[in-house]
Amino acid sequence: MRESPSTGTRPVARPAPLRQAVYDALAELIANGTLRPGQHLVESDLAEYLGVSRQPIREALQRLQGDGWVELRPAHGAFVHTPTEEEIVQLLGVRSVLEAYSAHGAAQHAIPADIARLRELQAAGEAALAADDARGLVDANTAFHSYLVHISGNKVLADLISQVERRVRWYFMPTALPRGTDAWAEHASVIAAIADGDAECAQRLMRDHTERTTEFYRQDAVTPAQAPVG
Amino acid sequence: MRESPSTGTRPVARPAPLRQAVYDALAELIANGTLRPGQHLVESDLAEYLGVSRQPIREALQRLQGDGWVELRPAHGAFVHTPTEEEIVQLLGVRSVLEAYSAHGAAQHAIPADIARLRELQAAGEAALAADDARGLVDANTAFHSYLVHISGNKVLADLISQVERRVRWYFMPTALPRGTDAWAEHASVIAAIADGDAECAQRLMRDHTERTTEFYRQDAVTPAQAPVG
DNA sequence: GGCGGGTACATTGCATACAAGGAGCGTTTA
DNA sequence: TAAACGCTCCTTGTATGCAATGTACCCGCC
Repeated sequence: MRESPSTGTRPVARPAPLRQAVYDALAELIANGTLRPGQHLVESDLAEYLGVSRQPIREALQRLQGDGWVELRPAHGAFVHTPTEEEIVQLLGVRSVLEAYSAHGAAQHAIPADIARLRELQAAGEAALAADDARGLVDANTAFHSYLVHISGNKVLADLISQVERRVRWYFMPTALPRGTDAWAEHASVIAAIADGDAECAQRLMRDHTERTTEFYRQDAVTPAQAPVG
Repeated sequence: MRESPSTGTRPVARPAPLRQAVYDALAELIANGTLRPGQHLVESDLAEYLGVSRQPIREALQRLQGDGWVELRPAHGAFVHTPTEEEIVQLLGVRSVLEAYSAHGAAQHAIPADIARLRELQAAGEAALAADDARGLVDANTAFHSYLVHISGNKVLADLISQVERRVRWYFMPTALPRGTDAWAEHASVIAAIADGDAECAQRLMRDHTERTTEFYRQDAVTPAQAPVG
């Protein structure tokens, strides 16, 4: 995570692995609601719809299962995962401790350039907030948290957070942003703690931040696709 | 996690999904060192070796990648993952926060029967320790931590911990057990905190416990396959 | 009218076949 | 002799085909 962006050898263009494209397409179809929770995904239908054979479909479905998007019942096929209220709360709880740990590590490893970058992302988030740009706000939020774990340098943590984050983003569709103002103010305080190199403080602030988001969710929104980001 | 053991409908016998058997076989081959880190896994070779076609092999490899056992470089194939010192430390760090959170949840949700079960597992661990039974100790340790997250009732957490735990178990082969005595004493204090319903205390004790294990590892063992469990 | 059985269909699981891409190696030439 | 080119083989990626299994519907029987 600490390496320069050009570390991964990517000469000029990659041959475009088909299963990856299928994965992205299906994940998007699930995230935007085209494929509804509980729906039975028939391999041949998907294959025809996407214009490929069943093989890449199958491989994509396996990965989708691994990431919690679908359930693969043996000999029955794939079903779009139906998130329960309980599961969402659990997911938010796990995200909270992981993000807190991420902030802890970031405070320990951040260099001045990282702080500057965080402030840029913060500014971008506030701009999106001012513009009532829900989509931009979600992106900025993701970028902020993702850069935090990048700073921490913990690849294992980055993997786990990205798994959790993807599912959280699914449940928390980019429609409502009532918590945006508070959330980004809290981001600012986290940045301050990281700039001070105070790992404990950053960790505590981040935990408070994400727990407030969780609490906000538990009180208000009940159904996915209309909850805040944070 | 809280449901009765008979919840999952399992009529009489399951048809044994082949890809699952392949996954287990390959994971075992990697864990016990038959397939060495960095080794190139050729699909057709594995297929012939296991007596199946390439299809189940491919599907198993995808899952193995998702769980961090192999790396799948597009157009190059699968390579057994080579764990770095840095990655192991990161893995232990993540495990620490997840297990602490698990203990926190367990303290909140434990019922008397759970406490009793934990004490049984504790006794089993101490028995294995007394008998210098490394394998039994590893199993008991896994059972202990896995029952904790079961008590917490957090399925998402259980999934993540199991992912991390599998990899930790790979690196920490069941050979040495110098930290066993301290580790199980610390387990006992965690149980006490859970019995008291003191979530904060349980969380803190568990974090201290796993962080001590991490520190123990960083000081002593450097190579996998000869480190303690905890 | 309700229940049981049987058949046909739909879908998954697995195997095989084909095509494309890359790596390694040998040969050839300057 | 060294370097560059080209070729061949190997491996992966994708597609198609076949068999087994589970499901649903329909018909017949009680």
